[in-house]
Amino acid sequence: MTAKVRKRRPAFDREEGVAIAQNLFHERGYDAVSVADITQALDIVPPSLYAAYGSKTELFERAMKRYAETEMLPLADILKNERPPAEELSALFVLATQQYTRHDTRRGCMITEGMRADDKTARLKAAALAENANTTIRDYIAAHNPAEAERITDYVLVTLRGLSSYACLGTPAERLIECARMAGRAFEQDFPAKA
Amino acid sequence: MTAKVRKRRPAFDREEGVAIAQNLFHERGYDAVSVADITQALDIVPPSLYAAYGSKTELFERAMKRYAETEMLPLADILKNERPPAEELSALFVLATQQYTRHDTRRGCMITEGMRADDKTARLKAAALAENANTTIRDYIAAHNPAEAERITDYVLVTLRGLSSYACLGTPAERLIECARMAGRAFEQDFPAKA
DNA sequence: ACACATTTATAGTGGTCGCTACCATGCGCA
DNA sequence: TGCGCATGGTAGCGACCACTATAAATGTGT
Repeated sequence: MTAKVRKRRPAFDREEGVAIAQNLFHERGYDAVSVADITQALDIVPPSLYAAYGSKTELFERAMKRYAETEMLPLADILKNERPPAEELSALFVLATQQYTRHDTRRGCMITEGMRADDKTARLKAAALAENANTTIRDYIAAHNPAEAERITDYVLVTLRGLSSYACLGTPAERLIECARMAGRAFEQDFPAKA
Repeated sequence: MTAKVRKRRPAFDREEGVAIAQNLFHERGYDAVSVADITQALDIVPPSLYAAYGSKTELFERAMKRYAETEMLPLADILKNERPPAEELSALFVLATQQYTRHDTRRGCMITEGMRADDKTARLKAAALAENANTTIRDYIAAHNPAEAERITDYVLVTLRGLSSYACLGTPAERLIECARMAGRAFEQDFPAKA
């Protein structure tokens, strides 16, 4: 009988592992990606994954943070008070839609979609990360229309979620961008023509 | 040893079973409700469920159809060409939002949320049912602005999905209704003042 | 050369998933 | 009374879930 020689592969790249997991989670969502899916994609075995990342949920959190750093819109660059707020917020809708439809398979906003996961821990982590972007938007709006900041911010977030969700469903970019433009019209009544 | 006397309960009400399953699926979504959850709620055992409904997916389909019949907005009553289309579509947003936030636990639109299930069969069944309502909306819009029907319909559906999703996340009715009103402003430019 | 920390691989754990083969019960009808 | 049959119950299927105890292989510092 041939003695089984156990070869060991070199240590795998943790950061690359996060990147691959990020793509998987973005494509299919937290619940639909199993630990086995991830370990196969990284060509490792489950104990390696748990030694490196702790748990599926923690890896998901790292993947979302990496997504926020590498792929999310630079909100500060879009909302920089150079144009009327109605224009800048409308541009935000269009740019977000372009971001949501950039890839064929990784559609929508990974973080806001994560907020609708079945796993409660994953949901909470996603909501916590989303709150960062939400605060940026809320602060920007409050600087221009403090009395109506909550209402307008709610509207922005609701619209972005609708766009993200339909991006996930496969609606083509051009059609969603038209929706983004239409949604932008709502701002005209809320911000005085002169900023 | 005491002989185990097996009592048998009377046949359970199939329609009531669908209603209970409808509530479960609406509350938590297709993937998060297990067959065990349903059988416990109906106080039956799995073989009874399969004998009565065939499979989890088929029961989900029956639950969605029941939802469509008993809880969904009567679109024909809302879009009946009595007021300008911009007003009627804006009213649709508000009425849908009220419907999405009516119950504390069963939030959002059961069918459009079902379109984002992880299970592919469930997704397809939900999308097929959603298409009925979508067609009604599309036809109404096309009757008033055929050239822009696709764009405006996309916008309506995207907005409704955003409202449904945030309803599921727990945003209070009053805040979402404000969003619905804001979203309705977009129609003013698309329909001539005189219908 | 050797000890040690790190990281991998083997081989599972207990639990839940959707689903079903098989048997027991009790009613309707002859 | 006897029998068919619809219905429910018992028990468990194989597959997958997230996760882990333990051991072998490696790189590093001395």
